[in-house]
Parts: sequence; structure tokens; C-alpha cells
Amino acid sequence: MYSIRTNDFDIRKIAYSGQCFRINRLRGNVYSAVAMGHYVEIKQDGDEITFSCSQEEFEKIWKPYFDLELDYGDIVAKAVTQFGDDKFLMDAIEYGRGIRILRQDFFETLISFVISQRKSIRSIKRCVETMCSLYGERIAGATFDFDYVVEHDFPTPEALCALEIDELKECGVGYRAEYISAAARWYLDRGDDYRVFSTGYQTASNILRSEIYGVGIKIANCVSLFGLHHMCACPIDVWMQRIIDQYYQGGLPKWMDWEYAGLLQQYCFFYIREC
DNA sequence: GCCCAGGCGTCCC
DNA sequence: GGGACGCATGGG
Repeated sequence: MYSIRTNDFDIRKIAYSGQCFRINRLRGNVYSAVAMGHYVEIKQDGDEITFSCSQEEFEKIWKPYFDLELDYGDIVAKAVTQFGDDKFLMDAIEYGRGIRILRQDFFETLISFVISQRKSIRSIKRCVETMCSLYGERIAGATFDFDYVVEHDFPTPEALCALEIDELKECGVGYRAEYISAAARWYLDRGDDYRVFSTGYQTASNILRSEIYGVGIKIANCVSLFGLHHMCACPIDVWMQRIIDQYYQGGLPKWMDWEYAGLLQQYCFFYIREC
């Protein structure tokens, strides 16, 4: 086990923030997470966060995954300075305090958000979990109570690419099976190209949107934000559109041009869904 | 039965 | 470029 103390971290809000689909509440203040080929449990008591893994694994895997090098308090302070007159945004930030933008695996993020279209978060989670248990490699990790539990990693691009459409449909993804297959093939053929990873938001987003069948503007923005950590990417889904219509009279708020618009978007998304 | 869910491709203008 | 429409599936 390894513990840290930090503000601006709330595992409950992160788990329900809709950016990741494999963090789940186990009981009370204990959550499980599967990412980057690892399983971990996380317990939060106030500002004390305990991970069911070694310090080495924390430093290598979970510290970057939860973006713990970045000072979110500093970003929020800047947002308050610049957009303090935006009442809705200030309320959303206060409510969502503790949410972070995770540094998730690119391929997992791509496939997960291809699945996400016209689905509820609950339904996305079920599809992703089924896909992992059917086609993902087995991994082992430690819990708080036992030193060994078996889980499944997210499937590799090779694994998904090799599947028939009907096999993908066994995960409950419906018509998105064709999109998943196309995205996996794209990744194997061209995705590991430096173009996508070593370029800025605008270029990366355009590549994703124009080259991958089934990826439009919204999913390209989700992948840019959650899979490439371009913090200016600001996905607009039905919930964000609702906010724009109800609180901004249909016009885009000023903060959406900001370099951390994606983080602010996440606060707003979480706020409007829970309130 | 109906409507909705972290949308997109296609068709048509 | 923008608007209408169909799309698989599960939950309320």
C-alpha cells in the first residue's frame, strides 16, 4: 500500500465524471481501477488517498494516470481570475472540484468513445467491461484484502482487429461494431504514426475525424482531451449543448476558447448531470 | 409502447 | 455548410 495527501483529488467524482469507464465503486470509499495493464484499489479519506500497490507502481503508473504532477488548484485559480463573472461556470467548478483529466491509454480511449455514441455512461461501461472480459488479456493485481485478484486488460489493437463483426457485437455495441473494427485497423495501419502523438490539438483532432470511420467532431475532441491530454479540447455532447442553450442563450461561452477549456467542460458536464 | 443516451454517416439542398 | 433521417441497444 502507498498513501499520498493531496487536495484537488476526488475519486468519486473522477469515477462518475464520464471520461473513464473502468473505475468503479466497490464499497463505501473504496474504488477499483483498471488501466495501462494494471489493477489497483483506491481508498479516500478526506485528502488522504491510499493505493493498494507499491510506491514503485504508483510512481510509474498511477501518478501519471491521475495527472498528479499538474497543479489543478492553480488552473482553477486562473479560471476564477479570468471568468469570475460567469456564475454558472463558477458554480460548476466549485461543485466539480477534485475532478482531474486522466492520462488514459490512447487506443482504449479511442475505442471507448467510439462505443460511447448515443449510449448512456452506464451502457458504455457494460460494453467496455464485456469487451475486456471476452477479448482482453488477463492481468493480476493486489486488493486491500488479498494480494492477488485476476482482471482483464483492455483488448489490444491486434485482438480487436482480428475479430469478426459478429464477435464485436457480442459486446452489445450494435452498429458501432463496424466503427470499432475500422478504428482498430486504422490504429494498426497508421495510428502509431508520430503524426497523431507529436502534434497539437487542431491537427490531431483533424486527423482523427477525417481518417477514422465512425469518429466525428465530438469523439475526436474526447480522444484529444482524454487520450492525448490536449486540455483545450472541448467536447460538446447533448449535455453540454443543453448548458449552452439554457445558460448561454445558444452562444459559445468565452471560456471555451481557453487553453484549459476541456477541464472546465468536465466540471460543467459533471455539474449539470448531478444537479 | 414511448423517449433518451458523452453522435455519426448519408443524402439532399 | 447545414438540416433531416436512420441507426442497435438498454434503461426509465
